[in-house]
Amino acid sequence: MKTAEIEKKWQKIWQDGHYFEAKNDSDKEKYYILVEFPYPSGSGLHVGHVRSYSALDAMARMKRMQGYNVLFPMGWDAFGAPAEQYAIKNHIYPAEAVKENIKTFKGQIMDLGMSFDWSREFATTDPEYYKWTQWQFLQFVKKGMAYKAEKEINWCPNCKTGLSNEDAAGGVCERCGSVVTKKLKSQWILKMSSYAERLLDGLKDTEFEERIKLAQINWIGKSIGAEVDFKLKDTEDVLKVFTTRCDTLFGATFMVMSPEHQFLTKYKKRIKNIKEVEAYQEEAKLKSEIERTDVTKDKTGVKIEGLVAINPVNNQEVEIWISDYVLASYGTGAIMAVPAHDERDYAFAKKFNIPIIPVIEGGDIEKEAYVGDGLHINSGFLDGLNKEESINKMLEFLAEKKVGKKTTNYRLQDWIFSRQRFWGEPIPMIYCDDCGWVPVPEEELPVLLPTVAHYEPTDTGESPLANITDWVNTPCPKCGKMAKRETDTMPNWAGSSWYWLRYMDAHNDKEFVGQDALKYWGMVDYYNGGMEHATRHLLYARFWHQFLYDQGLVPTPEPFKKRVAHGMILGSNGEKMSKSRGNVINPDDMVKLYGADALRCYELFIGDYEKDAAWSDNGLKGCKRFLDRVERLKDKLEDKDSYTPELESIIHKTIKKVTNDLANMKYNTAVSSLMILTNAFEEVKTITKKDYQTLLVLLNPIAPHITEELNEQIGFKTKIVEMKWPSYDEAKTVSDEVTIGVQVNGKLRGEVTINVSEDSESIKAKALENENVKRHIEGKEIVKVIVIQGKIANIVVK
RNA sequence: GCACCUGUGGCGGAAUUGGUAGACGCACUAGACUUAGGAUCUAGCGGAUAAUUCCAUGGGGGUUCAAGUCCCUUCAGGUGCACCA
Repeated sequence: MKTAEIEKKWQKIWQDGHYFEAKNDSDKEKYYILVEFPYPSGSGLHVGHVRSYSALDAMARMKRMQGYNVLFPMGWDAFGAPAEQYAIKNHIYPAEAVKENIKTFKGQIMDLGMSFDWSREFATTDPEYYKWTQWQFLQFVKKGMAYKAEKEINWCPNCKTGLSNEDAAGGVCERCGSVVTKKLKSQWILKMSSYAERLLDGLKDTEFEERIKLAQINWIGKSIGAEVDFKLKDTEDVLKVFTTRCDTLFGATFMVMSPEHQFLTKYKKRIKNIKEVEAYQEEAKLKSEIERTDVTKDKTGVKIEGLVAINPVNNQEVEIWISDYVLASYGTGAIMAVPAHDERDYAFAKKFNIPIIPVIEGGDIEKEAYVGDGLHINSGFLDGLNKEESINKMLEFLAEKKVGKKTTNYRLQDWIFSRQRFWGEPIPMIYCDDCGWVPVPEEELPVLLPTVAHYEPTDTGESPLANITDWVNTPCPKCGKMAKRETDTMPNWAGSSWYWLRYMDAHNDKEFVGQDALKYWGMVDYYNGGMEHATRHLLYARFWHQFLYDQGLVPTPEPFKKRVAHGMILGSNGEKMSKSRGNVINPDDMVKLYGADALRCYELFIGDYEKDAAWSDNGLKGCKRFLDRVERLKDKLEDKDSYTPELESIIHKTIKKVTNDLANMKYNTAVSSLMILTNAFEEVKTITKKDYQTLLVLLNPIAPHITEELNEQIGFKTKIVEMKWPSYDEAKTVSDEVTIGVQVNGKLRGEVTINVSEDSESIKAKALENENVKRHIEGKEIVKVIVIQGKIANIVVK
């Protein structure tokens, strides 16, 4: 039979036998393996998808054989701008385009023989699914965790559309390359920043890869410092600043407000050079993100004439400036500047000739800001103290005088939840002139996305939904008066913020997930996804889940126990695969040429799973060759139900290695150990059926079709998918005899073969008898002999 | 700029966590079987050397009986964040 026929045959058997459908009422121990659901793009499955699916599939298949009730689901993340753009470009209705693409993707995945539980499949665009996305949004609203506020959005003046931060990466529109500007819009926002500490703290309860934890920690950006009040001279107000270096307060020679600071409006009349200030504000607004955050550019700013602050530690007057290097969105939107000990403040002071007062010994203020530690000077009651002591003492002082306190700041901001787009979940809110924002009653969910003639972005920056008047106009659920629906939709991060929960109970039409299912499945045991989702998606998902936990809707605070990330598959030239580079490999072609098993095997063998790897056709051929060699072994079978004695040790060793490697994502060495076993089988005259079947079972998670077929061909009735995972005997994983190296002064001079139970005295004796060793120790004094059991002997001579 | 990761044959990569560096695969070389081979099999394959032996895990130093692995330093590449006070 041909490879393709064998693969089709077994795929049908698995499908018809419902082998991979997880049971919600099982007595078995559960194991939940999740791989990020794909966005079904028009270009079809990528070999990168095949890598992670093969990896997690191998794990799922082994875990099932080990007796676990494995949940290994798959679905589609189908809302979002890319789907919309694909639809616009190809003149297909988005829902149709999504349907088509899902069909292609699913067919491709099926051809690979992945053991997904298709009975739980759904797309985020299914009304049965987004009904519950909307319902959960309403829970946020109910708890005051969602609010509407004016926020600046990225605006492309050419495409006349709002862009997400991702679409406006680098301050340039992803589609047309125009420079992105800002536009003020009223938006729904989720209070994610209030969960910053929890998101940080919750990492303790996870086993994420270190690099992923680190990415999360950096993104959350916790910073402990102090808030200090500077009196604004001749007013009742104080200018609040955040600083991590309150020990340098004596060195603050000026203040800087962000261009958006509210005092600039409030004290407009007192500012003598208001024209100049307003011109600067205007300039800052027009500047693109790219210009504003360019670190290499010169500092700019304007001194505010007419406003003066008072330093609370010495009551000295401090001038106030406005500059765009201070961000409105972080801290209090204003800083105290200590040019002697901060690089940015130093650059600013140098440029505008502002005095620089050193308050810590060390460095040379003529050359640069000194940011290190040292003894304080010019600092009154802090003189002679180091940084840490000074911070503590200053905090005491500030608290006592009631002019400041210890504060923590986070870089993590609230989640802007509105998109002025058609292809997303409608936000289920209604605006009534009398009642304000009113949630759509839960029993009226889902708010369906209407069928429209035009879904292209509009000139005004409104969602295309705004034009559908008979959809927009609706009675207020509270008072019955005519009101208007929210026309913005949710970001595509919304649907992916709870999808793993839905898999637990995918067809529940009463609740988002049943409580029994939640309790049984608990946390996802293994969650695999790309490194590009290590911050945003993972943070959104954890935040969403923590919120649900606080409402008593889910049983655990954290959703994922373990998060791992796969490396990218690059083109054979080592560059990222792309059409323009012409280095794209289509998995379908590879399946046709070499079969699904060979492709799966190769993608696992290609290298360290966590690292990027370059594609090689020859590598794939090598794996195909390996599978062919496994097949040819069936010609030397002996009908025996025991292991061949001389193979026993290597078989036990391999079982151990493959079991551990598959559980620890060390796929490349799992494959290589199976190649080693195959080599060993080839070297002996005959192998028993038991030897062979063990190889087939171990290889099955990697190459499921051919192994099932061979197992059947040699006469076994029980399918591998119904079998138990082989066990190994630790005692048999070590051979009786081992060859160890003998070194003289750390250099290898010979080898001796010893019995595992042999004591060091006997090994030592053997080592000293070795001819070559003798030559090297001749005429020298033996200082000592080190024997490491089963590993090495080292003779130290003088 | 800061943080993190990675540097091992012609290539992808192993190395039980301090114990025989280069497993396994690819590519390559020679041979066998063949009408044929882009099939299969056998042997070889880091560098130098006739052998013995020496040199080799980006470079330099150190700890140790022993270092790819630990420490210091330096170089190169990658990723993330980027005026976060």
